[in-house]
Amino acid sequence: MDDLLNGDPHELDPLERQVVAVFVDGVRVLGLPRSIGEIYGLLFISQTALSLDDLVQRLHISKGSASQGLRMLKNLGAVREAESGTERRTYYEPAIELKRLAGGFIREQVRPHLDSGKNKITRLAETAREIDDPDRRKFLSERMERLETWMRSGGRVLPVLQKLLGQ
Amino acid sequence: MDDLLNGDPHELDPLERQVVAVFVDGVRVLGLPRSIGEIYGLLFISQTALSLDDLVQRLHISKGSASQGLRMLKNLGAVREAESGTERRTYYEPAIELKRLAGGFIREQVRPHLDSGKNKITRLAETAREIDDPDRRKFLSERMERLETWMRSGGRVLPVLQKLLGQ
DNA sequence: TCCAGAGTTCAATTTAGTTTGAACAAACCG
DNA sequence: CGGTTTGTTCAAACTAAATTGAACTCTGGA
Repeated sequence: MDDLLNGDPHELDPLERQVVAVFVDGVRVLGLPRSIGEIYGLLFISQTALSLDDLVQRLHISKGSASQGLRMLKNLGAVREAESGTERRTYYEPAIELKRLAGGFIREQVRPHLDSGKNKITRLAETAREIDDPDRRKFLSERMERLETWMRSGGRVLPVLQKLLGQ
Repeated sequence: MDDLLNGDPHELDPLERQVVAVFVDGVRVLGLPRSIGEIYGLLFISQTALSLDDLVQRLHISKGSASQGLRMLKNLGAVREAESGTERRTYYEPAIELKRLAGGFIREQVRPHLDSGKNKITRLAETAREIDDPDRRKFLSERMERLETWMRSGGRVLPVLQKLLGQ
């Protein structure tokens, strides 16, 4: 207890805990690990940039988790390194523009799956066209056509999404 | 081996296996369990409606999985019960309109989270307004305002999404 | 060159979430 | 009724994924 006035800075206060919990929930919906939500959430309500060690101590997570979590968040464009004057240690700040967050998520988590899905389906459609039984071939080709339409819709929707979230 | 001509109907042929795999991948992106993808995938490439027992035998999953999976798919509006004349057993067909699938997913999996998030954040914003330190209060209120803006954006985007996918 | 601090890596562990299967309920029929 | 078939439930087992922490690399002084 070296700071009785402000409380132990290593513990989250109730408001901080609740905000972090909201982000933990949020990222679970997106299929990202809980630590990502904790880290981003704490950065989001911190007035100053935080170091990896700050995150480890305040969230009670391991250095490994913090390191991996920060890497993913950087890849998503959700955190960036703050300008730290002469310090060797790097400090992190959250990106808080929804456009940027959505864009990173779409680029890193959605597009790759969409693209690989498109490829697989294109190949399946070719296979379907070579089936002997005409009845079965017709049916499967229709279904594959349907899948291709879905993928095209998906591809068209993403840019619109980004545009709508971008303000 | 009671059907040498068409192969054992209990085993998926290679094309079927690949299509099922595509759906298994697809639902994982959406954060749904693998069995959901298997079941929907098999229904999607089946020319006839299938019973729970068909799914159990062809996918080698348990009755429990098939039952739970079908329930979730029904809730999502992704499968419906086929008109089965006099039969007691019920047969299932996939819904293949993207509008319906996306609508069900949004209604069941997205909206509830969005709404509960909105509520939590509204309450947090109130708490933030009662903070003593003016500097901290201002900062947190801004951040909460930002969160509320995100939620509003999310709420506005969903109907657009549905509209775009609805044809 | 050696040391100390910062950050990364990855095998082992833990946890969260899915699947199983046995027991149960419900519907139909002789 | 009793028996058979169909489908549901849920605690226990299992699996996939996240987290840990010890060993490592890298960098910047002294």
